[in-house]
Amino acid sequence: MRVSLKDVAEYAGVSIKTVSNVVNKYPHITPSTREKVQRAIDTLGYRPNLTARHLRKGRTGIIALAVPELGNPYFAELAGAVIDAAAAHDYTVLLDHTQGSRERELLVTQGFQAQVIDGLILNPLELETEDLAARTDSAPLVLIGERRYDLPHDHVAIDNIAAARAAVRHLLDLGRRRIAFLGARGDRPSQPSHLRLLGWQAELAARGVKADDGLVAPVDGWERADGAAAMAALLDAGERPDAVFAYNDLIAIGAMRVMSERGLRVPEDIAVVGFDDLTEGRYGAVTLTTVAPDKQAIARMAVESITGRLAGKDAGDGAATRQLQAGFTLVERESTRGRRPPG
Amino acid sequence: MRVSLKDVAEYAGVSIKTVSNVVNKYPHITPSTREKVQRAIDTLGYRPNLTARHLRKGRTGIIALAVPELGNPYFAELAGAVIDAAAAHDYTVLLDHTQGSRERELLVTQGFQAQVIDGLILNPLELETEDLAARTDSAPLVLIGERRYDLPHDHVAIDNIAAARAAVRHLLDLGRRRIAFLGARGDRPSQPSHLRLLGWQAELAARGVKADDGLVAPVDGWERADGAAAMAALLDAGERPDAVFAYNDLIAIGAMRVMSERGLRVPEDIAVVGFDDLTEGRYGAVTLTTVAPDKQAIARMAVESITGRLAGKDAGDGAATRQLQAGFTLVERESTRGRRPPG
DNA sequence: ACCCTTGTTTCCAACGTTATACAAGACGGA
DNA sequence: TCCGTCTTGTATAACGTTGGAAACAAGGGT
Repeated sequence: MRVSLKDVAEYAGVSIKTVSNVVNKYPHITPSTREKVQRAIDTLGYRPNLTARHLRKGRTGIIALAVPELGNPYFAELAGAVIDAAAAHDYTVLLDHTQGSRERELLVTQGFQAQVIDGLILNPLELETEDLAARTDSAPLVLIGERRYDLPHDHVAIDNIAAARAAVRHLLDLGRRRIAFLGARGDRPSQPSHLRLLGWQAELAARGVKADDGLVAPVDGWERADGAAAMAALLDAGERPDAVFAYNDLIAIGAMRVMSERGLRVPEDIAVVGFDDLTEGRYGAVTLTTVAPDKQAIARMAVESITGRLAGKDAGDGAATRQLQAGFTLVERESTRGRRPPG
Repeated sequence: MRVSLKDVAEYAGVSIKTVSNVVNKYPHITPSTREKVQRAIDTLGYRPNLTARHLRKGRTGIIALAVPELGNPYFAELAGAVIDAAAAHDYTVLLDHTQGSRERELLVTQGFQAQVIDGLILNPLELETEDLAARTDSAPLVLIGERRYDLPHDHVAIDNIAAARAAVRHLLDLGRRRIAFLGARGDRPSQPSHLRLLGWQAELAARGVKADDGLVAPVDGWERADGAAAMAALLDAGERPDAVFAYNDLIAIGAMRVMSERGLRVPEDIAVVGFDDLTEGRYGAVTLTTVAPDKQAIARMAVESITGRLAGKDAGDGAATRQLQAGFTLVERESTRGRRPPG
């Protein structure tokens, strides 16, 4: 049977509250009492019941993280970073994945494990503004990822337009001019909702290169298979780009597989830049040039947004919502630079 | 402010317990009362407070899952499967990673978020039998992964020896004879603790092929970089295997990168078999032949071991501990079969 | 000798829920 | 009519914790 404060109190011959005070490091306790209680705690092996504590205090010490898909290494790596960042604040992470379905995203925002979590970090894909506006749960919510909503919730992301421009600039600097964009939304390929697509357009425009609509390839999802399908479709349509900027590394990797199958060399025939800096991209036959978002910073900012709001709640401080920006770097590898000869 | 049973009770003009009865679908309630209460619940937007419920019932509905590293896609994919399996039983998953450190594994078993979790699924790497034996927390624990402990906890795994033998058999059937094993434990490379290494030995012995110690390459970890280092060390030592069986896909991928850098062709010069069936292995320049453990089955069995023990606890049923075995298949791809010519 | 302060401990109530015991009414059989 | 049984609802007491107020002791100033 579980040992409670009551058991310890009886054993030590003091009141329950005194034991509680010792456990919570209340300052005004005589050393002798403290020692007596501590000994009782140790002998009985007392461990506080967090459920009861949380019922009393109204906090659980648990943050939920909802990402689209753990099978995508970017989200897996991000989840790892969030777990570490949360641990630094004595929080534990409850994880869920939405599989990119609007319905599941909605479910999560509406009150996933209501009452059990102190806050929610969500990376939405399909969610619409009105879905979020209808949210009733009062736990702090922080959004991460590319999509932006005009709503009173903190948002953590990198500057996607600047990052995309840096990627495209790199390709332009290498002399490439027919730069395809792989990963437009399938349902509205021409009217972009992507910041990354906007960045592609902006950089091309700034350099006076025509943005050819035929070089924008839509995808049905964000996996390797979708990248492969998009690349195949592009080539089948007779397009012959000399570079590809992919929405993310998985799409780039799928695309590179198709190039390899069709005898196209990377980077000689087609240079490739991805996005996310997956470890996977460092070990292919051709290593992948990519935009590397600072995942640790994203995780840290998201966690601290939650903890900050929780602290602010106590203080009655209705802090304004913020757009938090994490850094990124462009990592140049073989898919744009070529491989150095062996030896 | 949060609405509680009390508020609903006042609004509906009944007692708190009656509302509770309605919420919990207690059968003996007159339709009129039920409807009245239900209307009150709907108008006030009542949502049960799980913390309080769990304090009362002694169950939280949360299962913890501790894996070594989320950055390893195998564990990420497995975590996804566990989340789904748990959801099927109305459980939520709290996730932690141990980073393969014995200390963190110990911490997790000792009482990670004590009292908040109903059960723990742990994939140990470094933990020793005595660590687990010293565990005091009473929540059910189920172990997954290759390592076996002689302890009263359920264990879920595939038949690693049989799986390894199937992989080696495949290579032997292709006519390979100098089959390296990549991924022995660095601290004791010759005295194997690996079931997979045992399987390699067993199959070679069964076919009368000498198991050359020089072909067993130790690793410091289980990542791509470790596979690359091990392969480089093997080649630098002057060994020239005609096939490689890697402890897992990441090691295989790291090794293949080194082969590619040194101008060795896969599978013509060296055939490669991995283990885990990561999606990543399907999209390299050379797709990877691999042993595919049934992750869904592993996740399901682990979750059901926990839920079963929780149910048994109520019944006072001290069920015997079990060794649960999930299935596997050998997936043949280009790294052993070669690529079909384009077109 | 008395009051006030300061430090230490105890008592009580509450967090929101469910289990247990019980009360009130309805119903059927003798 | 009376009693036992069944149905439906209520009152009360937990679950283990903490916050606040009250109680108690000891010491210092008047």
